[in-house]
Amino acid sequence: MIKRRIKALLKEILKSRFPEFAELTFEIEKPKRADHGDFSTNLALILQGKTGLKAREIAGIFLEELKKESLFQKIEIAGPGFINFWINSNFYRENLKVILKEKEKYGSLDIGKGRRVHIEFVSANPTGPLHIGHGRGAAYGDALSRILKFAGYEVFKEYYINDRGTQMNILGASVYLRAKELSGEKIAFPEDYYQGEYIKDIAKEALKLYPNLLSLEEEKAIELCRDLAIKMILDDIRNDLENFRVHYDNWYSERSLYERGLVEKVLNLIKERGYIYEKEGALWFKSSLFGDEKDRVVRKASGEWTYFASDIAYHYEKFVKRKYDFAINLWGADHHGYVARLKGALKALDIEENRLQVLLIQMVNLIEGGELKSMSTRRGEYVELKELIREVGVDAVRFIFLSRSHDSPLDFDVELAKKQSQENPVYYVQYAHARVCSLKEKAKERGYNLEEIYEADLTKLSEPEEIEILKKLSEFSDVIELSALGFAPYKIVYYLLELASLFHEYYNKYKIIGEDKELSLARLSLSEGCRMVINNGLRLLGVSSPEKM
RNA sequence: GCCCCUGUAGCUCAGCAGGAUAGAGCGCGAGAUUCCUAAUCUCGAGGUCGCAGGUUCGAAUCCUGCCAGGGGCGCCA
Repeated sequence: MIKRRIKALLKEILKSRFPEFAELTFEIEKPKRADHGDFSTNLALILQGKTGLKAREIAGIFLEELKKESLFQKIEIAGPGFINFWINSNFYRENLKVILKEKEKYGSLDIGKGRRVHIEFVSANPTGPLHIGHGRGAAYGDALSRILKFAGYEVFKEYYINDRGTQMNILGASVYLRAKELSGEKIAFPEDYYQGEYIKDIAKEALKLYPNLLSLEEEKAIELCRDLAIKMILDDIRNDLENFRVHYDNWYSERSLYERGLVEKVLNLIKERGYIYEKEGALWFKSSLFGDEKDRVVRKASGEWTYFASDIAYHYEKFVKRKYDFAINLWGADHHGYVARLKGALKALDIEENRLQVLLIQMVNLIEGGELKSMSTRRGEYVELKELIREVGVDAVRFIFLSRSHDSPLDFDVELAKKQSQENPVYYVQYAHARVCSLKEKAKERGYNLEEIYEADLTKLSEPEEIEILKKLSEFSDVIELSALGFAPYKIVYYLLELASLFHEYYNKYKIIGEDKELSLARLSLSEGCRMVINNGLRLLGVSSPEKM
């Protein structure tokens, strides 16, 4: 927030004094050391290389122009030519008033300018329950959606259901075989079929729903089993996600692409452009022309369309028919080989490839008792998301999943996550929130009118820790911006930990509610500001803000 | 072999659109509660930023090569 203001001021001067470099990019940063000011810029150092003037000389020019700004308490030229700024602390006090006024809107931005963003995440095949890897994608996609919305984008969340294709047929056949087995038939269950116990539950249900299932023609029976399995598994997935506080705007069926003939239509478009050819009975897309390492099959010799073909049609629709400005896909890192071919297809359709952002989510390693657990849906070996949530709780699971960038692998230590203690960071942040709530209760008991908090005389806040907290609060919107532009919810996680830490220190050192009523009100006001910002941050992560702990 | 991600304190990780003397949490050691929630706080020990070059006034950050770990290279999804 202040950063943007300083940058704007500097740009103005740049425009008038160095018009040829009006578009120069430079940094406003928060120095590590306090004696380098609240903010500093390398502007003069960068300009030095471009103009041949000495950096400190250039800095002097800016200094003259900035002197009169009331935002600054002091400006200094330091070292090789840094300009260091000290902000007038009244500015920070004013900002607290802004927080108290804007409440849950504080920190929101309009950098999205209402642009429409489509975000697709999880999209797990309905072949089995969600496991913890899906959970990471779910938490990430949901938090990112909330953050982008807060930053001024119009966000649409979608789950793409792969409800046709080879895997679905294997799923149907798996259920059918289990149904046979249940009715006493001796069967051999192939290795590449779905092994999980849930298949038997679905088989049981199938026999209940269709008592004559086994006397039907096999193809028909498998189809019934398949559709029932998809429905039951999808219900389970939907249920898990709801419990995980993840809600979609739409669930999109792959099958519907075919029912509307869209796949054929879009592939024809590509064919008309000459990028489709036939070889060995299959249809190939010339993705190698668009940066992929080789060409890819869109329709197998068997006549069946590949998953890739559906995806081309789906994305064509996202951009051309549904007209989203951007689309974000969250995929497991094991799909990375897929990115080039999909982007290639977009290029072939004259769709700007940067409108699609694919975020690859790295693996989750589940650690239990120091042991690494491996997972495979096919083998029926995995830790289910619902199990993890039941053991650990939604707040802790989400917080931990969101504490890393999507491209870092994540070690999830179940025992640590379950601990309701200092080792578990989520409670550290929540505890700060609960503490403020408790303070307000205490104040009420002592006869304070809580409305007065909003009118407090903030000049009473002058302890270094108080100024420190005020500064931190003013950084919130900068964090939102970084988090939104970098698709990085973890930046909010770190910010909240820092803010909570400052508040806990402050709370331990100073009496918030004391003898001096004016001072107490000012401190309550500061505490309430912390609470609101923590609440806003946690809400963006989809983590609750408890009033009592 | 090729492609992507990762390598920073004992452990888990920030910092990486170059910037001034490398940070946090956990763990470890020592302490704090007659007082607003101790799920808190204070102090301490702990580092060749994987290795080697290069670019630069300046590199944990950018480039190249190498090493190590993970993932991917199907008419699978």
